[in-house]
Amino acid sequence: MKIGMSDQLATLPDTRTPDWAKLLGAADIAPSRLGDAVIERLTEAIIDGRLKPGDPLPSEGQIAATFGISKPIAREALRELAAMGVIQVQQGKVSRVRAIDSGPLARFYRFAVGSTKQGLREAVELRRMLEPHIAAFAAERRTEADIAAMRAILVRMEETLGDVPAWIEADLAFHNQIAAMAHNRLVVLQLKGLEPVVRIMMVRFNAREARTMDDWRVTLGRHVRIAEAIEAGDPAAAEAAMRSHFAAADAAIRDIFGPDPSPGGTG
Amino acid sequence: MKIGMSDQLATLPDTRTPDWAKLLGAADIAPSRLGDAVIERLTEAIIDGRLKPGDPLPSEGQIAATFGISKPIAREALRELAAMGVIQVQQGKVSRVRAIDSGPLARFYRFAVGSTKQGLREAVELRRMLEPHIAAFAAERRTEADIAAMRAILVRMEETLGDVPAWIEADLAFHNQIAAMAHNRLVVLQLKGLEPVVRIMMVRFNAREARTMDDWRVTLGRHVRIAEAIEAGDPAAAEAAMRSHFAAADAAIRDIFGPDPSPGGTG
DNA sequence: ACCTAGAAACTTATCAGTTAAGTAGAGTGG
DNA sequence: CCACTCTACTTAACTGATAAGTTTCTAGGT
Repeated sequence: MKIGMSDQLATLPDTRTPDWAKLLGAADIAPSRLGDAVIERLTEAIIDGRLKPGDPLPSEGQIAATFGISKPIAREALRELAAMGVIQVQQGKVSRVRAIDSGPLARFYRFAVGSTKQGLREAVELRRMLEPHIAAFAAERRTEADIAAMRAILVRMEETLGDVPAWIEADLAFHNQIAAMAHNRLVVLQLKGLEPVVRIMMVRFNAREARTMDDWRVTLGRHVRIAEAIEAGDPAAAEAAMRSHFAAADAAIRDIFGPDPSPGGTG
Repeated sequence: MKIGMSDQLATLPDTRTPDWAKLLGAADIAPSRLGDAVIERLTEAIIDGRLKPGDPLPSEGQIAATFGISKPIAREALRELAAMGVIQVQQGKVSRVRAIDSGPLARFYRFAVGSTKQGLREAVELRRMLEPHIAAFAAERRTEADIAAMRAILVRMEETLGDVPAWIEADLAFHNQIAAMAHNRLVVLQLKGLEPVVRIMMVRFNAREARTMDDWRVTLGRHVRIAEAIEAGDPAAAEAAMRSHFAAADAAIRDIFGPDPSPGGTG
């Protein structure tokens, strides 16, 4: 890799090739594959709205022809887009643009969390950061239909008191409903993406010991208080109720995951 | 609706094939492609830690041989995993497991937000929900090194007062640093994933009008107050400071995105 | 005239074999 | 001991073919 005109330059390590990777902000990009052009074009068309969910895409053959590449490469590009959750491809039918859902997000969290207690604890903490604010927005923006749906879920929770698996599903539905009441699609997706990870935690949490019927009623009561504050349209109260809901479960959660990280520790 | 066994049944639309898709919880799964087995196996190996970041994967040929599939299919599976951000594949080298970063998250938000004001508003709102709590955790867990890094960024912000592009980068770095101080990897990834979308907003926000040097100093002052609360280890103060930081920018943001959604409106 | 069964056309899924290009390590010569 | 070349291995891409699922249209029967 000597570029100089004196032989000494050749022996210098790499002072002259500092850190191109960082300088160019491109650490690990492959030197441009042909399929990337397809991905990029379709991506921007979808993002800026020229292609809407449900719209059909050209077939593999057509894409291959228009981009001047072979069918397998065009196919690869489509499958990559499918892996991102952006399009839907099915045998026999042309691929179609797909409305974004929480699938990619859920997969991301699954990988990010892994199967470590550490990861689970962080995911639960992230949810704890979000939900009080979500409750506050829900209290501001809820509609009559929202309130009715929330009440129905509360009834369902009461009916499943003591039935751990059914309770977990009703509980998750309750929190998802509150997210929906904030009328922010991104928030709904966010909470739905966290759901699989949260479900793992809930299974552990609710399986830790035998709980009396009174314990269950106390838990239900905390949810009722959240619902009441939202129904009353009181953001501050809703936020506070959600906060104390999580605080109450805190001791048990620490039981499962261990203490909070020490400042200088593993994070 | 008649459900009898008379010949009229044949004319009924599809009462007898209710909603298999929903019943089976599988709305749109393709009838199992060969490559899916590869994806699933590698996925679980990575999630449960048998494969760690940096570990090499078998080559296309080896995968094809062990799974009894052809090379192009094995290749497709690897590229799909790469599209999920789970592995890194480069010409000439074997694929390797990759530590998860904010890339997939950023891409998700880009698609979810699209190019609508509505989406941008929702993303900004999501960030607003997160950051006060992040600041509170940062105040609890910050280390000396964290504080030093935060101070350095504050100095950088002061130096770039009035220089919009440089200010934006310093501002983003400040908030990212606070996220890092919460010592929760998921939170860091979360904020980094939102960054591209937030940057778009900031460009619009900071370009709206000519601001006096005093305006700039007021903005910087709000950041200083956040930093001071975190440095003092006061979670409540940090959260409050972050809240008022966002509240101050609220009017201008509403200027850009329009008013908050009406409860029954477009959400 | 209408409805239905079946063929035809089009789509994706998968295979095999081949060529090109990039990477890394072994070997060789200075 | 260092630097260079050569080789073996990897991914990138193409070609051409077969299988299997969807849709559409037509031909036939009622």
